[in-house]
Amino acid sequence: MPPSKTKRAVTEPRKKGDVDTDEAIYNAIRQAMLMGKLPAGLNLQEPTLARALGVSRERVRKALHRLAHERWLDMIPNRGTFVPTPTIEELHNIYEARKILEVGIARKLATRRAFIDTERLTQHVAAEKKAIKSDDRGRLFKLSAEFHFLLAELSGNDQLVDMLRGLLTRSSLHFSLFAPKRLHNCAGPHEHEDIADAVLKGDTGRAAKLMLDHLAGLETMLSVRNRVDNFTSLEDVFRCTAVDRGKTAPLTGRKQGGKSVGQKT
Amino acid sequence: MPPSKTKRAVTEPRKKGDVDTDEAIYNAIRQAMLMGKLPAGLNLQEPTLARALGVSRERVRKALHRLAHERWLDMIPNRGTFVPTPTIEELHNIYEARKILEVGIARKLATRRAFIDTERLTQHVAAEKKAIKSDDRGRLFKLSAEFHFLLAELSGNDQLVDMLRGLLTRSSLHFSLFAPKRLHNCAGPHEHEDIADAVLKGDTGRAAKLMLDHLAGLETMLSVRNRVDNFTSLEDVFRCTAVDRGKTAPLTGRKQGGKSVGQKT
DNA sequence: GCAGCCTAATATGTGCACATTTACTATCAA
DNA sequence: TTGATAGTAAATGTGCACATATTAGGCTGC
Repeated sequence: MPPSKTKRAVTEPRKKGDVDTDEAIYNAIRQAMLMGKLPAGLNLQEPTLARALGVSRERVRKALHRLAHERWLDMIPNRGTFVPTPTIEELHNIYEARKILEVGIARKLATRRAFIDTERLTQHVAAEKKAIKSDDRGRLFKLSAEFHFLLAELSGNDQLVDMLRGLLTRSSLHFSLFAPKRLHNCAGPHEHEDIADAVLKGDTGRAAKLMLDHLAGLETMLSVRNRVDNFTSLEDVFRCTAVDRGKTAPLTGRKQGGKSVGQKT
Repeated sequence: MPPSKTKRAVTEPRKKGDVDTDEAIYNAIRQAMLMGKLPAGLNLQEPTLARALGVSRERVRKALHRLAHERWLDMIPNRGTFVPTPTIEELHNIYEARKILEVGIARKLATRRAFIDTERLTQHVAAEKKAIKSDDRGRLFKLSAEFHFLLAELSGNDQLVDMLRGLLTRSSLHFSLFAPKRLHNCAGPHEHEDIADAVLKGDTGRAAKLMLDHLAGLETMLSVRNRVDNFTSLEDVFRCTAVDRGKTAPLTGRKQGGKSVGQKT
């Protein structure tokens, strides 16, 4: 073994690759947003988050920077990091972009249906139908969201997948902030079935039109904005989500007021 | 003035908002890539870059992370950061995505031409024509690249602008790596003029077709890959680009072998 | 002579301490 | 009472030191 490094009990043994820890922090915050736990405009303070998650501030900092760069959060230099407040105009822009992109994807898939993995598509639609029959809302919600992703993946074009990921990311932010409670399963998954059917039959025009209508319906649904948030504190939000490392909560500050819903922009 | 902070001569006075310094580092590396100065597969080592740019390693680190996240660079944990090696397949995917996106943009602009800033479009095309007549290759290159961006901006949709930015970013990487030397001005800017004309006349079908053909032409041009790099060292590349802060080059390492063209993936 | 391992050197990753900036509060004067 | 202002506390930002990982080179044994 190396000679000049035999003392590693200073900060704790520590795992080898902490990359999974970073992922855990990233996912915890993202998941909290998707669940609608974090109200729009909330100031995500690094020390508070670090304490809530039980990790060091630098880790939180890295995750926040990443999320900000992916446009999940708004970061203002020397001010802080905030949960964005999606606007109706942004919603419109997102869905306009989705129409262009996803109609294009649908057209491509229908045109070159001989080259795609029809089995995956068929199975996914079957899974959605099954979820409907068993009235499994949670699973159906998940599958519905993944359907659009699946189409992008089936196109075999990484660029399209990446672009749609960003769009769906922002899209789900609107979803979690403004359309939770009784979500009527994505305007009906039978629409997904119809789209898949048109694609598999190679009916390009119909696939394109169905996708267009489907997205228009989603946009209309999300345009109704009513929202009440029951946010209390970051500690409560991440109480059972805390990253499970031994005991790594240095943290300097000793007080935390997890409220400050500062303005942004 | 605050009482407990009167000693600031430890590390140098230091500017107030160093955010411009970060930008300078970021732009220096990005520009070097666009200029084709950095060969594909090159390992960008943090200490070497820090010394070449005359800044601290942390700053370089931050810039590298940002560039990696924007897919300008490939970053492998515990291994290093590398200049990516664009493949033909990626080129195809990029242009397929561009076709979907930009044809969609062109269609929208032509359809709603009454709402767009026709003046900006007209002036841009005029500027391109002027650059052609005066044979100003540099300016024409710049304008040609901006034309596609301009169309996205005229759409008034931030989402579309962002997506196209990512695509053009990656696209320009192919350009700088595989089509430099005698670039025949983007397959002729008269194509841009024709597209603008169709848009302004509201001829949706023609605008879409012209854009499609234009992009197909670009893709074909970039498919011919011949590349010789005259790379020497990172010091040479950034010799006159060094960030101009007073004298902030701490840096621990004392030797630098700016060669290592390590493999990736 | 070559394969495998061990060792040294260098690069990346991270916690910590401190600098800087911002926000909040209390005080005083008009 | 209200306004501005100074002061305090806590946030963000950053350089530094050290821990960890990787790689290249040399050595030994088969």
